[in-house]
Amino acid sequence: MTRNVRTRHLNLSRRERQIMDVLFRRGEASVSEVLAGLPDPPSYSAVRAHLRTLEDKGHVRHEAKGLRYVYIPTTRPGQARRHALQHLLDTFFGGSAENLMAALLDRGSVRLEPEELNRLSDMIERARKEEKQA
Amino acid sequence: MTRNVRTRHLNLSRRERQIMDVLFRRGEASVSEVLAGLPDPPSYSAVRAHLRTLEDKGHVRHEAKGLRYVYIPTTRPGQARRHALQHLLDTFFGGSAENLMAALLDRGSVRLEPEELNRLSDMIERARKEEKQA
DNA sequence: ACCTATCTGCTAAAAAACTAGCACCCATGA
DNA sequence: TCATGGGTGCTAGTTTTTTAGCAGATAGGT
Repeated sequence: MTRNVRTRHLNLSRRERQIMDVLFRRGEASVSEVLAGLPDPPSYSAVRAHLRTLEDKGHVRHEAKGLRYVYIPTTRPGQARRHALQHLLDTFFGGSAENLMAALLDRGSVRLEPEELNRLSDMIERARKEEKQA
Repeated sequence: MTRNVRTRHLNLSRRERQIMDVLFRRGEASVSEVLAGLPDPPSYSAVRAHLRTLEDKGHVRHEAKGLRYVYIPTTRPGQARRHALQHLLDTFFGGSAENLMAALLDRGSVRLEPEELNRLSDMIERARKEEKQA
């Protein structure tokens, strides 16, 4: 049975996950770049082997960019983000966006600029309007 | 060298992570409960073995609750949440709380109730005030 | 008293992950 | 032209993970 896209990432090995994290962070990356982004960096070969595995499993694809390969997650960024967010929400915040928001605004975790706060208000305002429409 | 609490979770094996997810979700859990929460559930024994490993590594501790053991993450919930949030932010949202917020409000990912939206505004308002003070 | 169900401790073996190394290719420039 | 640097494909070995199974304890029901 093919695994749901929503739970597939749960089935990655440690290294595979670390590699996917780098790819999601950068959008795309060459082998060297992936290597540079890994904690406790292994050998170049090791990374290539993992990338091949990830490609077999369908998590990444590669494109030839000039002489080298560039690896790209197959999941679309927006979708990957939503799933990761949902998982965080479920695992750490009891599914409550409010709780997450509280953690986000809590000083010590993330520093928010005044302008950013303004834009956040705007977003909420917009969400409110859409809510009414629906 | 002891690993930073902030990056320790990156070093968990697949099953270990899945188990920690269950524990974070529930706060605490017996072996059976952990088992029930795992995808592709292995045997009861396997779960116990993993929990023992996690205990050795210092990620969980156990308490006798009646006759059985209940396992509990050693990291305090607030801290674990902050770290997970920070990691999500860095990996999927370029470190921008705003982008995360946008994904959160985006319909299709999470459904927000009007009241929840209100409380979110309040939180931002409060954050703004604190910002001014600082 | 004893059978059953459910827990624990421990160990050994199967499976998966992880890694390095070899062979090869192709640009570049000395 | 040929050495060098940096890339690729592939394979095989080691290490770690993952798993099941055995033995013993304890509570509860019959």
